[in-house]
Amino acid sequence: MSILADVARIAGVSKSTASRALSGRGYVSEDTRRRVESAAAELGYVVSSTAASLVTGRTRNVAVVIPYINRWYFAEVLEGIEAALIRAGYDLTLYRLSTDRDLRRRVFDYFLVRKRVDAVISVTIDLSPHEVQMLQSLGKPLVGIGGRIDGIPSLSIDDVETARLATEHLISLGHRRILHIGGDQNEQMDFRVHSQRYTGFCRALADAGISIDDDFREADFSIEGGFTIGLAVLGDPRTRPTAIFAGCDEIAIGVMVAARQLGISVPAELSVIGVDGHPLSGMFGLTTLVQEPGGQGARAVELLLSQLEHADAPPPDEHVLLPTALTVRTSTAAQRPTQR
Amino acid sequence: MSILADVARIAGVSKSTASRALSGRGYVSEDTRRRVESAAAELGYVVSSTAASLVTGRTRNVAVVIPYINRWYFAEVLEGIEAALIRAGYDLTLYRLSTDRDLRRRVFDYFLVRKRVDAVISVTIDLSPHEVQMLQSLGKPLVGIGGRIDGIPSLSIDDVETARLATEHLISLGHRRILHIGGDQNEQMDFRVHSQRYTGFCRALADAGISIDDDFREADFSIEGGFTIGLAVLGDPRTRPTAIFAGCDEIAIGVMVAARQLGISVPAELSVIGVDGHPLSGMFGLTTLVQEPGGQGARAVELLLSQLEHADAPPPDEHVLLPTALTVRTSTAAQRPTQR
DNA sequence: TTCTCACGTGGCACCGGTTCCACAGACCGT
DNA sequence: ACGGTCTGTGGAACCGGTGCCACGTGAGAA
Repeated sequence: MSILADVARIAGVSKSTASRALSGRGYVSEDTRRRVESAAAELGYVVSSTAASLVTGRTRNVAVVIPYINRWYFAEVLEGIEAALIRAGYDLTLYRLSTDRDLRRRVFDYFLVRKRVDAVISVTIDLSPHEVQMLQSLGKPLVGIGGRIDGIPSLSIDDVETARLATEHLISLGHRRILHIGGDQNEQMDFRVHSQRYTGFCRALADAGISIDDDFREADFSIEGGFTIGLAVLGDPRTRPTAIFAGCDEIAIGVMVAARQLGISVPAELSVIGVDGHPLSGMFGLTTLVQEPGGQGARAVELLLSQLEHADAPPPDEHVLLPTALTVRTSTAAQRPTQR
Repeated sequence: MSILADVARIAGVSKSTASRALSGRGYVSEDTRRRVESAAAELGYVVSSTAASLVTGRTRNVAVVIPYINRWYFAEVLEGIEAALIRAGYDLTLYRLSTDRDLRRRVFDYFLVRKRVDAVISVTIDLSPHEVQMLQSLGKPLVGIGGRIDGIPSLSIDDVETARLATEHLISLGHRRILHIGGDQNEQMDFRVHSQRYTGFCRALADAGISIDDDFREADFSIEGGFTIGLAVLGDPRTRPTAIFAGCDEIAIGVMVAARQLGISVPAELSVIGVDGHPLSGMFGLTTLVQEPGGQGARAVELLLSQLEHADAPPPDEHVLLPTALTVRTSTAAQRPTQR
């Protein structure tokens, strides 16, 4: 375990010169730089980032707080963030925040605060003003993904608009009995994603003059969740909707599997549309509104790094709304003329 | 941003006493401790873990190197590790290693080495002796998950035995034309998981006196991978196997979806068995051998922490083999008497 | 009574870098 | 010939803790 002083001694220079040579800051002659570098290589020297952080106050480490790891959207975002950070020479410290309030407080009070990270990316976690304020007073840039947080830059798709587009697609195909299967409207962690998608759905119905009545069911955001609710909702042919707008592709796929199990053919008897662009959507022929969570992660890292580099500039309070693209496959079709 | 010296001053004690009071090491009177603690609370003081790490050499930070995030097994392992580390007061720094050799070298040479982490957990990454040696010479404990690494403690399911059990289940149901759909036998990253499962499969066939012939197909370890290969393999009824042992549940599910699409009924015309206990397996009625990746992650953390606490003890070179449980559902059934 | 020894506390060196400052020489313009 | 700027280098303070050591105490043992 060699230290900088060893390198300096071998190279025949002072610690300061060695430091300058290796970090590339300040004046060092080409000759000296080479001598220091070869000494470092010879000794297998690597800087102690701990020591460097202590004096510079920068750790080159970013915290990511995220509610799930084992769900497509979140895993994609995480992969995108990780790749972008590594490329920029940053480490990624991962905190999964469950619904456990205690754990959440501990992560904020104990972990995030200890000068271990330079910045924080919050994925789909609705930070309280107090939490935001705390991080900001510590001078830690903060970027949100998946929803708007007051006072900090964030990026997400336009949930209202996306939901409206999806619903309008169904309406334009002639559907009138449309059901929305979404998430818990009151979940505190997930921003207002669920309620915003419901809002967009309602807006499309209202614009088309379709009365809203018994048009929402709640499900877990997973294939199983969609399957379960699908079985419940599709059982009775008389009350069955002719189209379903699912809050995410996983739910949509679950519904399609349920439909198949009940002998309901998609899209002849039931149209299904989702949101996400999940890798399985192609296989199931699911019509969906595609977003790119990995790109969102990478984009968030960009925003963060630019804040870190211009620490003087005031934090931009912009909310970037990303587009989603309607990809029509075989799960949606024109409503058949009623046969009853 | 208050520092220890401030706290000490407010509390009217020396830095050393303040440090002892807050860290709980060494003698401090009950009265002093309270004074220091209230001073710290008043100032909103939190230790600089950077400074502490510099002098103690411990960072309370563990690196996890993992090849994928967006796959069930890996995400589960990661969640298990994360929860266990947080509980123990450790941070988790995440490195996703793709097949990119350059990136891998960078992570090892640049990131892991810089005294940023106390230990490393390697998930399903077959570390070279050189990499192991490097980490060990740095005094960093190392634990492997998902396969055996020479010289370090690791834990995984018994892949050979699990595959054999799965295959024997099919054989015991009367199947003779059994196909194994598994992963790339030469993939360097994934230990020898794929080849071991194939080995177990062959062993079961051999023990049953079934000749081995055209019995393996390669697929991506995902539902889409299983679906694609499923379509390819099940098309011709004359060459179609009567049973499939899939390398993981995702593949198995993909195969089942493909079968359904081809009008092949499971299990009447085709039995399918997987490995994992994926959450979707219940919904699809998939017979599988259940493992618990989250528990493996937690277990790995235990192993690691015990090494960190007894740094003097020689690293145990044990490989823990975890059991898998056969869960029979409705995707496997007795082979119908041949109708041709 | 004196010697131990468990407590309780402060002083200070130290972890391993970075960076400010001082200093020196080279080169330029005037 | 002289002041000014640009390069290149070394010395030393400093980041914010930890922990060793020395120096009290007062109580219990010899």
